[in-house]
Amino acid sequence: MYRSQVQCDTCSNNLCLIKKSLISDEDKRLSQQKVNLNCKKGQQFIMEGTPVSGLFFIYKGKAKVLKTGIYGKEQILRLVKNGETIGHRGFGTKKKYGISSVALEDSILCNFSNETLELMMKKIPKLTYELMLFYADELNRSETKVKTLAQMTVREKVIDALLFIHRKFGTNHKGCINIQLSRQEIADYSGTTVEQVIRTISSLKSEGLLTCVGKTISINNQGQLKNEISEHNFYLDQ
Amino acid sequence: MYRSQVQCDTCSNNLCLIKKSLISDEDKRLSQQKVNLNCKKGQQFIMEGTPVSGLFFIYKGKAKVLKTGIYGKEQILRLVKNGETIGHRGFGTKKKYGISSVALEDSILCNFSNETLELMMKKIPKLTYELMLFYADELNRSETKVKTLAQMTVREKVIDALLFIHRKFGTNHKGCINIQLSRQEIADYSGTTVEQVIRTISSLKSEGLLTCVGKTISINNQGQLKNEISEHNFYLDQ
DNA sequence: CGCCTATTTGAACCGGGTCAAGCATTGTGG
DNA sequence: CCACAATGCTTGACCCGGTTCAAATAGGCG
Repeated sequence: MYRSQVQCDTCSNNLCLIKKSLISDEDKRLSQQKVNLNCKKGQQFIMEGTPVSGLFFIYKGKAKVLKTGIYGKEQILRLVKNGETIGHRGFGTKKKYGISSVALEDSILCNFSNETLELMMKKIPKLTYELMLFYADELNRSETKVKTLAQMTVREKVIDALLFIHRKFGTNHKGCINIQLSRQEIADYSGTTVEQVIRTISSLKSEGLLTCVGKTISINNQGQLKNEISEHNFYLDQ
Repeated sequence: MYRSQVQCDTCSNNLCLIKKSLISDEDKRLSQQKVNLNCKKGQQFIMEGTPVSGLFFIYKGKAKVLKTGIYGKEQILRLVKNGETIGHRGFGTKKKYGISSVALEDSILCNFSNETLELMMKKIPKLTYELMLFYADELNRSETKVKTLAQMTVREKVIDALLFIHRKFGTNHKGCINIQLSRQEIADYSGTTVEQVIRTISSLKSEGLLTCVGKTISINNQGQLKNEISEHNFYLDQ
C-alpha cells in the first residue's frame, strides 16, 4: 500500500461526491489534504471493528464491502467501483467501522481523514447535502436487500445478484460482464452457499439464459431473468 | 386523519432532528410550516410507490416501516417511536416512497412537505448534517439486519427481534415490554413465519427465559438470550 | 352470545444447506 | 517447463430446519 497523489481537479470521476461539491478555489485547496493509497487485489483496507479513519473513495478499481459473520461467513453488502464512496460514517458517535472492505482488483483509493472531512463539511454545505443523499440512497438499497434476502428463493437471489452486477459493471464488446467474481463471492452477495450458486448458474446455462466460461459471465436473456424476479421489484430499480 | 397544531418550541421530543436543529427565531418560524396528523392504530400513512410528500416525525405514538413483498408478505424494516423520523429521502431524484408505514397505536405525526424541508435545509446547515447522521446510522442498522437475516437461524432471529424491542421500547414497572406486537408482526420483523415465532416463544417460555401473556412479553434472562446471539454481534450494538 | 380473528400445536413436505468426491485451473518451486 | 500442490469449481446424495397446510383452541368485539 504505497502512496501517490491524485488531484481532484483533474480527476475524471465526475460522480464522486467530493469532486461534485468542490466549487471555490479554497474548496479545492482543502481537498488536497486527501491521501492516495494503492491497493492490490485481495487487500483489505477497512477492517470491521477498527477505529474509523475517515472516508474512502475509489479513484480507480473495484471493491467489496462486507460484514464477517459467524464462523467467518461473509455477507457482501455492496460492490463499489470508480468514483464511489466507502466508509460509513467516520464522524459523530460511531468510533469503529461496522464493515470491512477488500479490493477486488488492483485499485487506487482516496482517503479523507476524519478531521479533513469535518473541516470540509463545515465549509462546504453542498458536500454535507451530497453525503446525505448518498446515505439516503444507500439506505434504500440496503432495505431492498433486506426484503430480497428475507423473501426470495435461492434461484431468485442468484438471478438478482447477476442482474445487479450486469447493471452495475456493464459489459465489454463481447457482452461479458465487466467484473470477475468467484462463485463464493456471488454466494456471499446472494446470501446463500457456493453449491447453490453453481447449481443455479448451471441451470441458467442449460436453459440458455446465460453463457459463462470460468468467471466470465454474459447474460443472454435479460428480459426473462428480470421477469422471474419482477414480483419482488414493484417500485424499486436498485 | 384530522389535523391540529403542535409547536416545535414546546415539544418534548428533544431527540427530534428538527427540534435539535432549530436555533434562530427564523428557524423556529420556518418549522411552523409543518402539518400535524392524527393517525389511528392500523392506519397507513405512507404507501410504497406513491409520490413522496415530505418527511414524517412521530410526535407521539409508534409505527412500523415495511416493504410489501410477493403475495403480500410484509417485511418490517424498522419500528419507530416518539421523536423519530420516517420517510426516506423525500427530496433529490427519488420521487416515490420505497416503503410503507403504518401506525401501531393511535399516533400524532408531524409532516414537513418537500418544499418546507428543502427551504429549511438551505437555511439550516445543522439540519442537513443531522439528517446525514441519521441516514448513516440507519444504514448501519440496516446492513446489520442484512447480515442477521442472511446468517441467523430462526430461533436466533426471533431472540434478536425480542431483545431489540425490549431495548428500544423499554419495560413498564412489571418488566413487560412497552409495545404490543402480534405474532405476525414479530414474524414480519424477524423474516420468518408466524408458526416459527410461536414455536420459538413457546420454547423460550418453557426454558424460563421469558414470560408472556397474550401480546405482553417480559424477558427474564436477558443475559442468556444475548449470549445465544453473541457470535453474530461482535462490533455492533444496533 | 356468536362471529371473526389471532394463537397454538401437530404433521407432512421440500428447499436448501452440508458433506463428500471428482475434476479443472492456477500457481509454485524444483 | 513440467510436476505437484493448492485452490476453486462442479455434481450427486443426504438430511435437517423451516415453511406450509390443517385443525383445534382461545381471545376480542359488536
